[in-house]
Amino acid sequence: MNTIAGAYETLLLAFGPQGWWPSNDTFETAVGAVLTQGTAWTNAAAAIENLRRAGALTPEGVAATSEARLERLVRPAGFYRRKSATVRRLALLGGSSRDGWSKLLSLDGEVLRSALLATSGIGPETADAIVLYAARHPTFVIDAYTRRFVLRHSLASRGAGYDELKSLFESSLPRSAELYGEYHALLVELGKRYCRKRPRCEDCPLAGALRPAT
DNA sequence: GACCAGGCACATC
DNA sequence: GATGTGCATGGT
Repeated sequence: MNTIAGAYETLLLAFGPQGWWPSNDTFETAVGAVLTQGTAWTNAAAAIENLRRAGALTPEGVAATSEARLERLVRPAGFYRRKSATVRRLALLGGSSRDGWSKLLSLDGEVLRSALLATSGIGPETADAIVLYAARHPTFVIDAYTRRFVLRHSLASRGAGYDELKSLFESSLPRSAELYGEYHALLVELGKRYCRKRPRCEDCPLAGALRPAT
């Protein structure tokens, strides 16, 4: 078993299944991916609840909501001017209709990813989160925690970019959306618990299982 | 009051 | 192409 796959087994055993993503609604999941950018999930969840209560958690609902109102609903998630505009672009991407949105999500994974990346406000991490957790295509999400994990354990060079890290995980694991989704969530949990500014490597479940942090 | 949170776009060098 | 900065709220 390779190191990446081994770390997954260890983390799953230590933390248990994380159960991301919380919603079965694909549009809600995509909106959540945007709203949680650079923000704690609790803040994003508050904004999502605002949108739900306002009937603005569907492509049609977003289209029917004024700019000022959308900004106000999104505010708890921070960066509210940008994020409200991005949520509207997301709705527009599927023609602001439920059917259009479904068609968008049924596209080939790579095609969908490109369409998302061409949307202002959606970068590689958010695009991959939507492709993985909403469309359920196997694409690995690289975030700050993942990068920290890889560097701490010398699994890639410091200069490795997003795509390089993504390939590292995808080439080390069976191609499975469920596995990728669970692994990403586990790495976030690992980061939250042990890899913050003052790391607690001695208590980390990966201590001993991997090369020690440097 | 500082620091961080499930990033991205844009400017500058 | 690498690095820095603004965007903004809410919890610890």
